Amino acid sequence: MAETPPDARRRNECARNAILDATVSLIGEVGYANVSIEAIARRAGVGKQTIYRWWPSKGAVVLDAATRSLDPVVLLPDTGDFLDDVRAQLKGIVERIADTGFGAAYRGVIAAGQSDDTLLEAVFDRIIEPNVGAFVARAARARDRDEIRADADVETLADVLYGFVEFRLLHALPVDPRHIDALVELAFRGVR
Amino acid sequence: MAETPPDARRRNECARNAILDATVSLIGEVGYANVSIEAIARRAGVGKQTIYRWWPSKGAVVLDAATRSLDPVVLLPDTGDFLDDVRAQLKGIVERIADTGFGAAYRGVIAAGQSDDTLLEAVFDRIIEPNVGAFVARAARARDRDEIRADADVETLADVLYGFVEFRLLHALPVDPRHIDALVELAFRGVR
Amino acid sequence: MAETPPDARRRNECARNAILDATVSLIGEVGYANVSIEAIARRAGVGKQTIYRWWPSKGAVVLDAATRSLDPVVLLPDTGDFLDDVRAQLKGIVERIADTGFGAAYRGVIAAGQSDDTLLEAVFDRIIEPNVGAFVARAARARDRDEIRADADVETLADVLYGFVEFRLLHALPVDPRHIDALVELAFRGVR
Amino acid sequence: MAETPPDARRRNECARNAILDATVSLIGEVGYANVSIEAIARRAGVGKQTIYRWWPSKGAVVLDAATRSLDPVVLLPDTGDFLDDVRAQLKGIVERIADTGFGAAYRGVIAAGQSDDTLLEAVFDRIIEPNVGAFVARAARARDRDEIRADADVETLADVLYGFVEFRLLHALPVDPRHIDALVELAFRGVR
DNA sequence: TGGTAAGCGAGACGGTACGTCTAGTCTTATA
DNA sequence: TATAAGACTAGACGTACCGTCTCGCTTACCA
Repeated sequence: MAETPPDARRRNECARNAILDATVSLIGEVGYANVSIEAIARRAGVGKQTIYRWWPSKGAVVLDAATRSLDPVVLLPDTGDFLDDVRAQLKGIVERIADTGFGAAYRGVIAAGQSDDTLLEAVFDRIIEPNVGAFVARAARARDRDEIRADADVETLADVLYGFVEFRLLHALPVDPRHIDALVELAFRGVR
Repeated sequence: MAETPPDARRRNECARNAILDATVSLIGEVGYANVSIEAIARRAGVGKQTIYRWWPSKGAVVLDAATRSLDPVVLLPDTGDFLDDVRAQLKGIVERIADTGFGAAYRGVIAAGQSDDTLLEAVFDRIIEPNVGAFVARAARARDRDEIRADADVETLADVLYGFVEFRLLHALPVDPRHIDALVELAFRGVR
Repeated sequence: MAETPPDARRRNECARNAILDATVSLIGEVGYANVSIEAIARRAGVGKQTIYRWWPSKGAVVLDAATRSLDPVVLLPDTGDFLDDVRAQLKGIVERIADTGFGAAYRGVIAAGQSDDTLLEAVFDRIIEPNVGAFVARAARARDRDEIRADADVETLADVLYGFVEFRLLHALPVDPRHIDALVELAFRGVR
Repeated sequence: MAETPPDARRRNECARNAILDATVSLIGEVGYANVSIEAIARRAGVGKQTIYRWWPSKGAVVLDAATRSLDPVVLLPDTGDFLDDVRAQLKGIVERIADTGFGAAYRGVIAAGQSDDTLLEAVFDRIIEPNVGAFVARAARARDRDEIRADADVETLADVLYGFVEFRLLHALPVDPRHIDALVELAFRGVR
């Protein structure tokens, strides 16, 4: 969420951190839907106005909290083996989702985005696009090196890969490395 | 949402219909997030208790409203050409999502499900599973007829197909028939 | 409350008793204000309609419950000593109020009567008037026997005596025999 | 009702007045029992929370409304004639009860007090005690001047006088100056 | 260096909706 | 036809938050 602040120079980093910390801990304790701006302010020892001054909505705070000081792009390495690299990235994403409160926050923000276009775009720009972007760039190199066919439909591939993961996440279905292997196997059949 | 009624025999069908009608029209007018139980009751000319008596949450009402008297399973025909049939089903789903308020309701219910496990399961059982089930059954026949390879990973295929559609829907990306063609082309490469 | 029933012949005495019993026990447990028709019906194992059929309001039920099978007139004996007799009656009233749930019920019914004229009249007719009536009758005899002066203002006397007791009851002030003695002493000064 | 405010300095006098005004007018229109906090808030153009923030119950609001900016002590003058002074005060009370909505409010608050000890005490402290206090003080002077006998039971006298008036008020019996004359005549017989 | 304009914690405010409770009416099935 | 049961419309209850708005206080910037 691109906060366009009244005067960012005067911003109190201390309060900002307290708010994001409180947000993270609250989501972990009661879940996204039960977190309120009031509760965040209370927990952070902060006036409500300080939150409203810098963020337009609860979703925006949560998005900031989830991605703060945390590279949302799970590295897509370049080992020379495209499929291995893709598997590595997807498994990295799966791990991040599973291990931390990030998964809960992500699900909550996607939910909130269903009735807040700006937030939905922000989620896309801050979390999805970077990953897809890295994938597309890596795919271009793979094509140059003839790891995949020249006519491979990279965009559809991206939607398939990230759609699969999000589908299972949002429907509370388990996602583990074996799912990723099966996914990559299926998606890259005939493209290799 | 399987309403487990106090005594379903005594239920007033008239009130039930008024509630579901009001729900549908309200979602169309102000969107899922801005619909309240109070507003539904007001619009339906019904006491709030009558809603709380039969449904556990707003999401459950909306799910009922979205699937009432409306087969949520888009027919997966059996023309003999498996891929054509799959394309037909997926395009049917896309149409349903695009043309009616069903898309808005579905997005809302998925969002609500992120903080309500029971609702999320109900969505799966009532909307997703029937479609996936039809796909899996059709796939079994296709395998018998050697339309697809015997070792095709049907479950992953299902997640890929429906995950792709849901991913684009939830991120407010357009989904049109050309996307479906590209998706099916990619998913069935090497499986055919 | 004079219930003018649809057809009293058909009345189920069993239900009537269950209702009045439930009312008494509920007032004892949670106080007049927290007793509801619903709770009485629940406790009595009776349909709400059965209550509404026979009584016009909660207060009427309570009044019936408080005075059922219980002579609300505390005997005003005739020992020949008027003041002694009055003291005996008043102390009897005080005892009844103090010892049983009758006090709580009476206070509740008076409270309810402040917004229900019919109930207020019923309370007067069923509880106050009989006591006052006995007092007036006894006073007449006392006058005949020259126990009190011929010009004694009996009506004001009655209001003073019963008003004093009710005042202390409604303001949760203690009322004990010594108060009664002081009251009678004061009220009959110069009348004797 | 002694409101123990969260922070009285921040209190909005404007809202306070709107609430008390609305309360007075509503009691006049529909009677104490039919006044609800919701209706007061609606009429006053105020959030319900603003009422709950400063008052613990409807009764407390009504008590404040009834006694605001209104000396609850009806002057007990000191003309030198004790009985005349008492008559003047009692007739003043009767007038106030009869002429304004104060009577309805008072009856309602007494009724509410029967299931709310705090409120009942507040009524006593704010309305009854001041009047009784003035009476007792005046009686002491009267005793000093030998207007009444030294052994007069002033406390019982007070209960008799105010009990008489309240008794007739709560039972919807008329109270007019002649009743007061008779009462005073009776109460002070033999004390003079 | 003192004035002024933010940002800050705090929390009252007008509101909306929550989920629960009860009122009083109506319907159904049983006896 | 009276009853137990309980669904129905209606609406108040008291609570939780919303987003806005002061209040004093502190903290930087600028004159």
